Amino acid sequence: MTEVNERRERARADRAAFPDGGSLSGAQVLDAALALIDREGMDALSMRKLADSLGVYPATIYWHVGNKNQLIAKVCQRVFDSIELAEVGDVPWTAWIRQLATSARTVMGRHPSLAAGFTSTIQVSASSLTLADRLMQVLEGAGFRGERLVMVYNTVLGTIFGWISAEFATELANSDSDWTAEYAAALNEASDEELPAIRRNLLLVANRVFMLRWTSGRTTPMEGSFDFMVETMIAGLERMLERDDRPL
Amino acid sequence: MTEVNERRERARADRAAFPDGGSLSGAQVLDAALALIDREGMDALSMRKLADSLGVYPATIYWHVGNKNQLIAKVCQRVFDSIELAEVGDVPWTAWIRQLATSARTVMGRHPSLAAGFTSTIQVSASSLTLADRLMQVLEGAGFRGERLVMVYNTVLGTIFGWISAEFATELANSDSDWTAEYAAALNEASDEELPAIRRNLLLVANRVFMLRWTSGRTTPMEGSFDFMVETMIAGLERMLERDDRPL
DNA sequence: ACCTGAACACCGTTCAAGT
DNA sequence: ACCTGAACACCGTTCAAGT
Repeated sequence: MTEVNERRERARADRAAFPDGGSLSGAQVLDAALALIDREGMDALSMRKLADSLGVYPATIYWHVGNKNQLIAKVCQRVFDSIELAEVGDVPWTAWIRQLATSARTVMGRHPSLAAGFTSTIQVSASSLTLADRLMQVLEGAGFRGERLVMVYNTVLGTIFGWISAEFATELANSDSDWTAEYAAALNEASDEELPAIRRNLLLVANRVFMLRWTSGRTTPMEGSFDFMVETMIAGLERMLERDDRPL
Repeated sequence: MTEVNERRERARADRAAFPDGGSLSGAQVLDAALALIDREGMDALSMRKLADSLGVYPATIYWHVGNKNQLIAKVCQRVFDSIELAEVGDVPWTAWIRQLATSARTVMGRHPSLAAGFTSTIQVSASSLTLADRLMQVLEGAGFRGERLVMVYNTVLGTIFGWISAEFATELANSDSDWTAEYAAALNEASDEELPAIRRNLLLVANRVFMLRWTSGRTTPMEGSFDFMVETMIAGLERMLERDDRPL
C-alpha cells in the first residue's frame, strides 16, 4: 500500500516534468493504457493499475476517457489510425487490397494483445469511415456493383481482420502450467488409424497451423500463410469478376 | 441477500429432482454456464452468478471445472464438438469445405456471445484434433502437399473462424446509450467530397457491412456475404491448384 | 467425493469535495 | 477544468472445515 503510493509519487514526478506542468491529457491516458496492454496483456489492464501508472487516482481516468469500454475502444482507434492505405487510383485494385492487408497485419501485430479482440472494438471514426469509403471506391473501380459490391467488401474486410484476430489470439488454457506438454503429448499420441494426416505431416504442422499450435501469433507468426490467404482471396475475386462479366 | 438465498434454495430444489438425487455433474455446470452466456452475454458471466444459478457456493464450481478460463474453454469445446463434418471421400474437397464452413457458422451462430472470442479459446481435444486431421486429409486429396498444404490449411481455418468471430462480435461502444444515433448521424454527414463511395451506396451498405454497421451479426446476420466469401476462397484455391500443376 | 462458509485481494464506477 | 479521497457493489480464487 505504501508501495503503491511510492509508485504514484514517482509517476507524478515524471508527469510534472511534462511541458504543460503536469496536467494530464487524454492522449497521455491512451498511450499509458496501450503501453500497459502491450506489457502485461489485455486481462491485466485495470483502471486502477492504469491510474497508478499515471500517478493519479482512478476517478481521474473516468474524467478523461469515460469508462473502461470507451477507453479500450479509443485505444483500438488509435492503433487502427496508423494503418496506411495506398491512394485510390495509384495502383491496381489487387495491389490496393494487398497493401491494406499487409499494413493492417503489421500494425495489429505490434499490439497482439489488442489484436485478439480487435474485431469487437472497431468504432466509428474519421479513419474507419475513410477506410470503408476507400475500399468501396477501389472495388467499384474493379467493377463490382450493388449486392455484389456488398459481398466483396465484406469478404475483404472479414477475411483480413478476422484472420489477424485469430492469428494473435492467445489460448486461454495457456495460463495453466503444463499446457504445452499436454498438447505435445496429445499430438504424439496421434495414432496412424485415428489421425493419419496429422501423423504424416507432424513435423510440418506442429505449432504452425491453427488448432495444432500451442503458442499464438505473438511468438510464432504466420506471415507466409497470411500472404497466401490474401493471394487466394484476390485470385478468387478475379475469378468472380470473370464469371460476372458473362451474361447471367 | 436473502433474495440470493431464496434463488439458491429454489435452484437447489430443482437440482434435487435430478435422477442422481442432487449431486452436480461437470456437464451440468457447463450447460448452466452456456445458458448464462447466451442469456446475459459473455461479460455477465461470473463464477458467483453461475454458482447461484446452480444453487451452490462458488467454490463448488472450482471443484468441478477448475478456474474461469478453463470453464470458458470447456464451454467452447462443447459447442465446437457439435460442428458436423462430411465423411472424407464422400464428397469432393470443395463440398467438404463448404460443409465445414456452413456447419461452423450455424453452430457458432447459436451462441453469438461465445463466437466473438472463440478463436482465443480453441483448446486441444479429441474433436478439434479430428477436425484438423480430416481437413488435412481432404486437402491432401485435393493435391496440396508440404508447405503449400500448411498455407492452404491455415487459409481455410483462418478465414472461416476469423470471419465468424468478426461477424458475431459486439461493438463495445454499443453499451452506451445513443451510439446508434451518433453512428447514423456520422454516416449521414458523409459528404460527397470526403466519402463519395459511402454516399453513393448508403442505402445498400448502411448496417450491412463491416465497419458501417451498428448492430452485430446477432441481430443482422451476414449469411450472403459469408457464403460468397467461402465461394471466393474455394475459387481462389482452385486457381492456386492450377498454377501449382504447371511446372514451376 | 462433494460441498459449505468465510475470507482475501482485487476490481469498475460514482460522488461529494477540493483547487 | 481537473483531481482527490472515500465509498459501494461486485468479482476470482483459496482454504479449512464439514458430510
